[in-house]
Parts: sequence; C-alpha cells; structure tokens
Amino acid sequence: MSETPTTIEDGGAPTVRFADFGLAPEIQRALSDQGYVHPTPIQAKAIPIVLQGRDVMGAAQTGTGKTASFSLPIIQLLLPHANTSMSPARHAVRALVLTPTRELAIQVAENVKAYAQHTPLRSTVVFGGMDMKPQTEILRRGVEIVIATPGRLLDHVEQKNISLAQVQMLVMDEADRMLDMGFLPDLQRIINLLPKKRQNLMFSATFSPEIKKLASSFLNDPLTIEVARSNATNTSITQVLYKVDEEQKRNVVEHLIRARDLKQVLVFSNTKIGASRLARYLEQAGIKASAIHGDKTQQERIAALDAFKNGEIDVLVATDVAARGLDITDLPCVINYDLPYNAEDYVHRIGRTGRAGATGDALSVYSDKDERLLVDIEKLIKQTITRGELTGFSPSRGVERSERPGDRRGGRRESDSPRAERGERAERTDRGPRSYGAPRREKIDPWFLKPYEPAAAPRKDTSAAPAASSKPKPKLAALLGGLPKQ
DNA sequence: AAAAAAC
Repeated sequence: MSETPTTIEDGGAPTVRFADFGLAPEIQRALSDQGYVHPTPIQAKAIPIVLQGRDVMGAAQTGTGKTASFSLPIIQLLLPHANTSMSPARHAVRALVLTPTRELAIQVAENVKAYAQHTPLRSTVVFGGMDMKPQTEILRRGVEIVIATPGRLLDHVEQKNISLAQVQMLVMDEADRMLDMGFLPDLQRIINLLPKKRQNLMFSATFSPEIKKLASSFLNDPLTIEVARSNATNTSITQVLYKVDEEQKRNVVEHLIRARDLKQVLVFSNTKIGASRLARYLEQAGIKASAIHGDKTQQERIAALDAFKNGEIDVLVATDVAARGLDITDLPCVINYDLPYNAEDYVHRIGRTGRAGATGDALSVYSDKDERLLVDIEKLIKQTITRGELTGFSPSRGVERSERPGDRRGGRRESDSPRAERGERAERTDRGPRSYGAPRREKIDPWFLKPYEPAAAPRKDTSAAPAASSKPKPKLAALLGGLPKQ
C-alpha cells in the first residue's frame, strides 16, 4: 500500500494509485513492470466494486483502460484459490472472458497474461480459424482464466475439452456487441452452461437504452459505472468530415493520406470486398497497404495486423472486424472510407486512435446518399462533427492511374480482372480450399498456444504479451511459421 | 443492408 495518503489535485479530483486497491504484491509488481501507477477513471471506479464481487455494467470512452478494469480484479479474486494446492477448483476454469472478434480475444489474453505473470494463475485464449489441437492440449492441462470467442468455445465444450461448471466470473467485453442478434444465441448457450451463482461483468463504450435493458436481464443487482455518458466519443480525438462525390471517395482517401503524409492510418470500409478493393487501389498507387476482414484466413488476418503494428505497411483497410477494442499503440489517424451503418460503430472505429491519453485524428468521407447515416451518428454522439474543406485535391475521373508514380505501366490492371473484383477469396483458391486448422507447414506456436509454465521460471520471451510494454513486439506472423505468399 | 462468430 502507498504510504502517501490520497491527495486532492486540480479540480478536487482524487489522485488514486493502483497501490491503493489492496491488490496482491504479485499484481502490483506486474503493474510497476509496465510503468503503471495511476488508474484511469473507469479503473478507479470499477476495480473496487468488482473486488467486492458485485455485478457491473461499465461504460467508459474508448482507450481508457476497460480491460484492466476487469482483468486486475479477476486475478486478485482468483489468487487465493490458486495458492491452495489442494483446492478442488485448482484446475478448473473460474473466469471466462468473451469477446466479439478473434483479434480482440488475443489482445485481451495478452493483457491478462501480463498482469498475471508473477502469479501461478494460468490463462489461455480460444478462438476459431486455427487448429483445435494446441488449444485442446492447454485446456485439458487446466487453466483458471479463459478468453474466448463464442463459437470455438462451444466447440471445445462439445468435445469435452473444457467444463464451464466452475466458472465464478463471466466478462462480456464489448458487451453491447455480444448481446446483438448475431451473438445472442451462442451467448445464451454459453450462459446456460455456467453456474447460476456467479459474478457478471459487462464493459463497452456504447450501450443503447435497449441493450442496457437486455444486459440487465443477465445481471444480478448490477451497479452501473459510467465515467462518461454512454456513446460519448473520446475528447482527445479530432473529428472531421469531408463531403465528396461517391465515386471520388477512394481518390480523396488517397489524397488525405498523401497530403497529411500519414505514416500509419487505419481505414474502415463497410464491406469485405470494399476493403480488399481499396487496399488494392492504394497499393497500386504506391502506398503500402493491406486489408483485414472476415474472408481472410486467420493467418492472413494476424499477419496484416502484425505488419501494421510493426510499420511494415502504412495503411490497414479493415471492416468492422477491427472496429472494437483493438489497441494499436499511438495510432495517429483513422479514416472512414464509408460511414458505418450502426452509429455505435462510428464511436468504436474512431476509438482506435486517441488512446491512453494520446491525441488522434478521425477523418470521414461521405456522399449525398450517406446523409441519413451521418444524422444518426451525430445524434448518438450528441455532437456536430466539423465539416472540412479539401485543399489541394483535384477531382479526377479516377482513370488516370497509369500516370501516377508507383503504378503499373500500361496494360491490364489487376483491379480490372474479375478475380480481383472478388477480393481475396479468389486468391485463396490458388492455394487450395480454405483450411481452418491444419497448418500447411510446421509451425512454431505463439505463446498463447504453449503449455503453461510456472511463474517461478518465467519464459524470457513473454514480451509478446503486454500491450503497454516498452519492449519491441515480436512479429506474430513470424511466430506462426511463415505465411503462404501470393 | 453488413460484419462477426465453429466446422
């Protein structure tokens, strides 16, 4: 515990320290490893309540540390059992975290792993699109904390690789998404497998009134913790709108990237094919770009995100697979190539920038036909977004590409081919039918697929884990043993 | 109307 009493600083806001929460020394050590001293507002409010064992519905702006708000108390509450070698629950899953995308599951698992690194608690991540076997092996050995996407978790349950009968804590990350129509059936099935008596935690930056009501039906006497109005955007993000002709959108995106000399920008498209096409267009314009979406193999998805984080590519064009939760350190800019159909997704998309106290830019292009979407967005976030003027942009008819540097010289462009118009799906047929599990070459498992090793003899390369670590991140793609090229 | 999530 801190010797220093809690002090009052500017505006009367108490300066809380992680040391004030009474967390186990092992957890505090992990926090100081990563240089964390002061909790964010959501952490300061939620951690004590979660430690009391209460159900919580937590709403806070993007990039303000919701993951630690549940991860730290989970570790603290499970720790006593972990240290009792004869406890019947020793090898049972006692905390379950559900996320709406595989990449978010991986990221949350990295965080949990880092926070628990000095404890004997074991955690793992379980998600689809990858071989079942390594996951099965780890689950059968026994873990206390599982981070999962719903479908693959149910698969493991059916195969008796995991029992959820001892789960005492359930977290729904991006809870409003987990409760939407697409996820609800799987979610309900999972909940039916859990003990009735358990602690439930839900976190998101967005909660519509309807979802709040639905969420409450999964919670027992919940405490709602809101450090900002639900659906509020993070104020550290500068938002600008550009109204353009529909057919000029991709030229404008290219212009914005060049004019602002953007070195790292995440661009959102509403469709998988749109993401693939825009990435291809930018590549042909000489910009290092890749696409990430649900029609890519999991290896390709991980490789694209990895290449983006490591600066091998400057532009990542994504569908809403990347809209929620992903923490890309110091990402300076997000561009909406399309305005999202769900206004909530706007909040999450732009929330990939301006995280952890940093500033960020969120630029959106739209056309006449998107006016209604824009009205919905501004109504949700209760703000009028600044309308920007494009300077130095000369509208083209979009066919002068062969004049541009980096473009292919003459001849038929790849984007003219029907195959290219079908996006990455077509490329995959070149490599044979889509394979979900079986790696096509020997692969080195990343840490989250490795068997548990006791904290007493920590592996040296756990630098993979903490998002906040100052150590360089290893290339996940490389760990996966190389990817099929072309 | 779209994306995500098992095989």
